[in-house]
Amino acid sequence: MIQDTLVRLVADAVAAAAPDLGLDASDLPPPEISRPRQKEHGDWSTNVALVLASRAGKPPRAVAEAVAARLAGADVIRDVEVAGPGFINFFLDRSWLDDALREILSEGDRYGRVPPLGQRVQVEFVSANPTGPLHVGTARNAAIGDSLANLLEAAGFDVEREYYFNDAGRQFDLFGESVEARYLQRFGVPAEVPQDGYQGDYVADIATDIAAEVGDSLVQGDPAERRARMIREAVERTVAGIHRTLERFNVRIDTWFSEVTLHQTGAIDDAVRRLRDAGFAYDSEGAIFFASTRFGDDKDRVLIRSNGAPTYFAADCAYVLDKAGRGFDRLVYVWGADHHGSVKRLEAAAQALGVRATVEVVLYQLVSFLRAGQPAKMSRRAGDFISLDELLDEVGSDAARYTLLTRSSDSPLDFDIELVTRQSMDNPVYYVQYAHARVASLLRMALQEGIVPLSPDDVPIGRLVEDGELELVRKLTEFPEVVALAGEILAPHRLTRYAEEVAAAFHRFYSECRVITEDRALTEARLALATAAKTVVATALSMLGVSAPESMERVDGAQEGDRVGRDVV
RNA sequence: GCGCCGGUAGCUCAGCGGAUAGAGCGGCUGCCUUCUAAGCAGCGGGUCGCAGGUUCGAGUCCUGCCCGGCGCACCA
Repeated sequence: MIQDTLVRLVADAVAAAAPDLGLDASDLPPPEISRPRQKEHGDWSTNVALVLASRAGKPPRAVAEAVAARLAGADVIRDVEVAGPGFINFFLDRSWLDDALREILSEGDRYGRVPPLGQRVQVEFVSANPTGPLHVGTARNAAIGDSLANLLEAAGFDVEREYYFNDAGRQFDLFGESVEARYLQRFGVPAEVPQDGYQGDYVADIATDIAAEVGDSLVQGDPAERRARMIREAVERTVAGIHRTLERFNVRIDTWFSEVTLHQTGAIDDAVRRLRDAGFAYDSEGAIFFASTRFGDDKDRVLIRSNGAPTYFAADCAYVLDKAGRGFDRLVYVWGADHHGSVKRLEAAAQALGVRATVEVVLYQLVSFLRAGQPAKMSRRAGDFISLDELLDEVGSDAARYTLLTRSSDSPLDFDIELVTRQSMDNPVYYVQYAHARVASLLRMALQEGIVPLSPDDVPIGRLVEDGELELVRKLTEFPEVVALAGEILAPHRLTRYAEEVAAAFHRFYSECRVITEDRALTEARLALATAAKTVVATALSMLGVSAPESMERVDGAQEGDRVGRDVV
């Protein structure tokens, strides 16, 4: 890529100028090359002179002049200037854009992706308790986690997606008791859903389902056995349901990890023992504590309660140890901001347990679901909540996923269900998809005219000279950088923003330049450019988990002006 | 009280320490006999919460303060 060429060129020039500048040539940072915001500042720019000026004890512009004077001529560089406080700006020959476009065309859907690095990363996300269907609050987690996994794959990591389900503990017991009560009621046996149990209709549905399968065979038997069986049957069904919902949401999970297994295999006891052996666990008030304060936590945390039961945190310790044992280099956790208080203790535990993998917690601020500006109520226990399935029924997976990924995860998100069903720019997913559909339509039309895509080497790229054409190419060349950065800083919304920029550049090109014309060569060049844009949009959307439609029907019978979304308030 | 996140255009938000801070929406003006107007072009709109500091350079980093959200269990 062009950046590499420029970095090398600049590094050589700096090295050559080093003696004159009084710099140690063996101790120079790699130069930074960036794209200036202003067009007048060239295609690419470097700030080396500004960085090195104080070290050289010379004015930045003098350093810049010295470096610029030693830049070896390269064919792509048309012009070099020293500007502003001491930037060195490069004006390139258009051939760099031609080469870049050919590269996109020949790489196709590999463009933007990097070859495997040989590093393994696990992304653990969603991980909602299997005490019922996924509700809408987990949607942001699912969208962020899955897209992050996609991004990390593109960045060359070997990625595993994992769902940790909490099928142990008080909450889960309550759920089992609730299902059991509903089951018994089916057969006229008096039973009550516990006071603080799960009242939702889906609990009765699960009970009905179990009843249909096993009949009344569990009514008479041993209550303890029945309870255990009920829990097993219930979790099986809720997890299967969650799986189906996630599939609808275009979320893939590789591994489903049950908390109960940590209890059963003795992994929790083992983790506690390790902490104790390492001197980080101690007895107090009948409980076992982890000395997390020694790693910067606010207070020490209980591992084993005075009643002998392990805490959820103890399971977390065992779990992180288990993950580490599976050989990951990075462990990414996706958590709602309401869990931020647990970050310190998790990091402390990983450190105390000697976990080598880096632990990275991605926190996202919570989503407020609205309906036409009014808060949409949801309280799971009362059984009165919006499920993710209902959301998908209403707004569709594409619009939901895209919308959830438009903001930085640090920013709280208002998700207005009504707004997101509108097909307007309140809802940019359509804007981006439309760019893709437009190209698909062009290609279909071209095919009818007997125009088939040329191989990248044969495309007369030189025919592209309009601003709208060259700006589009330029925008497309940013894709690999965006993917790399978004992956590096674990920020999928960077990709969302970029997708909109590409779509904007494409729409401008489309309205400025007629693609299919009598001029065959020009048609071929523009068609190739449109194809490249289509590829980049499709790849970006796929990383976001959003589909790239081949066509989008215009909303029915609309005259100008009353197209859906245009005039709705 | 402590911790985390936020405070940027009328609204919702982008912005990897760089040069003159951006987008969408909303408002106003234009553009469909031609490849999808779910589109394009243009106009207006800013003390980047406040005060210090670091730096050649701060919306971006540090400190303090103000405002808002979330969290501070032998719950999960």
